[in-house]
Amino acid sequence: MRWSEHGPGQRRGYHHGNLREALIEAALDLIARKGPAGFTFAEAARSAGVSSAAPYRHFRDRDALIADVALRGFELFTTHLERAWNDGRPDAFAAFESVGRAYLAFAHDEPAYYSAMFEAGIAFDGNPELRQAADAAFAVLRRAAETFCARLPPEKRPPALMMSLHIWALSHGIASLFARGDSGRRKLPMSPEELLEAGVLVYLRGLGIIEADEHTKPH
Amino acid sequence: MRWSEHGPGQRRGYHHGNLREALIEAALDLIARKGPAGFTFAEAARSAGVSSAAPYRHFRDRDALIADVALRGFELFTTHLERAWNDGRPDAFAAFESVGRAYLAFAHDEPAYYSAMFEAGIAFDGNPELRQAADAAFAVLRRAAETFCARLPPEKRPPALMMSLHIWALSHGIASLFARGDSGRRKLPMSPEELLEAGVLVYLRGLGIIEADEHTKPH
DNA sequence: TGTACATCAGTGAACGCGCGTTCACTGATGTAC
DNA sequence: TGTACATCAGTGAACGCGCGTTCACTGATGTAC
Repeated sequence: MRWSEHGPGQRRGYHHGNLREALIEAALDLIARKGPAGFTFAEAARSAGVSSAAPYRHFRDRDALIADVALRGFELFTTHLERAWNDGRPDAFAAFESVGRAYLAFAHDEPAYYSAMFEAGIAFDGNPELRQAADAAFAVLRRAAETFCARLPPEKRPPALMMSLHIWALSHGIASLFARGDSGRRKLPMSPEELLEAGVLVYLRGLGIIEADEHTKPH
Repeated sequence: MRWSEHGPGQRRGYHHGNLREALIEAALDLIARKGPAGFTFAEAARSAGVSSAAPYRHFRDRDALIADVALRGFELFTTHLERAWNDGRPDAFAAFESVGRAYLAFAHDEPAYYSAMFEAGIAFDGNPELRQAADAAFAVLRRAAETFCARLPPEKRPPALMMSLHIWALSHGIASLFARGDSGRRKLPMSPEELLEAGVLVYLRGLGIIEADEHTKPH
């Protein structure tokens, strides 16, 4: 707050004033450009305009910084998914599709966060805060699935947990294979968003939650 | 062939006799234990019992070795998927499910290959052989999808390419999130195989390829 | 069958590099009186 | 309002390390005659 008028890289005298934030921004930039393995404590310090020993005032070590980036990523992810879900408004179906789009948009627009969260290989063990943040993101999907399943009569109601795992896996698969920023991209006859939307549509129809004729023309 | 009686690590005099293979095995071992980023040319040489300059006789550089591992991975993957598909026998549905299981089994049993193929960040550009090998693996899925779609009357037949992309993404998503060897594993109420099978079932029902009552009890 | 020679597949020493981490230090900041 | 002092957040030099890569070299292997 105190230093919010300073952009990253700016300095004012001996003290940086904003180093923790600057390091995180540098990490995001490096991860986006070179992947999680290409991120370096030394280079993050350099790009913050600070000596290579300075980061140790703010992070125990390199992994602690990555874990912090992942934590923020999960929190941001949760926020985006929540906003897209919007408590199931205007109707559960539209809100559900909106969550799917938000998932892909996040993977696409924030590849560095996504990388840190899912590909940096940070262990959840011994970092309960991180695990909790990841669980919170998944909980949004799960709540949406529960709302959906409630539409069906109890005797043919599928387990909401299973359904949310399916949607999550499909979204993650499409994001990893086709929707990543820059690298790893493959040619597709349709956009990742359309692919996910079509897939979810077929899936929901298979559950009997929507009718065969319902929503056949995705926007 | 000549040296097939020698296990890895064994030497017979000045010449290793089997170095190329030994390096690839070492790479697989290192990738499995530390991820693609943890793999080192120097350590591969060391574990093959050879000087650090020796690998350059067989691979242009570190990336060339990883690319070779990925290439072999795709070839092996294709073989496994082909075998599981078995030309659609005994029937298309059973064969299709078998392909799904083979996908997960590969990701689980050969995490090093899977890593090198999908997570090492090797570019397909400038390596047409690798791209071709990857395409061949996908082609198995695509052919299976086409067989399936042929069941439906032409006017309500979904695009086979889209269908295969969905199945691929779902399989890859489940493999990445839940079925990886060791790391990144999360607790699940069912096995990854069951999760995939259930998901594919719902999906196919949504396409109208199988009836609502058909195959409700997966083996 | 033996020999001379070309080629192949290693050695080992050396290089420059960047990284992670530590250390004693010092300038800047905040606060008690 | 000043001042003394504790604490905070940096510096910069140094370390050991392992990596990728190169080089001139040499032992082993294959082959032509």
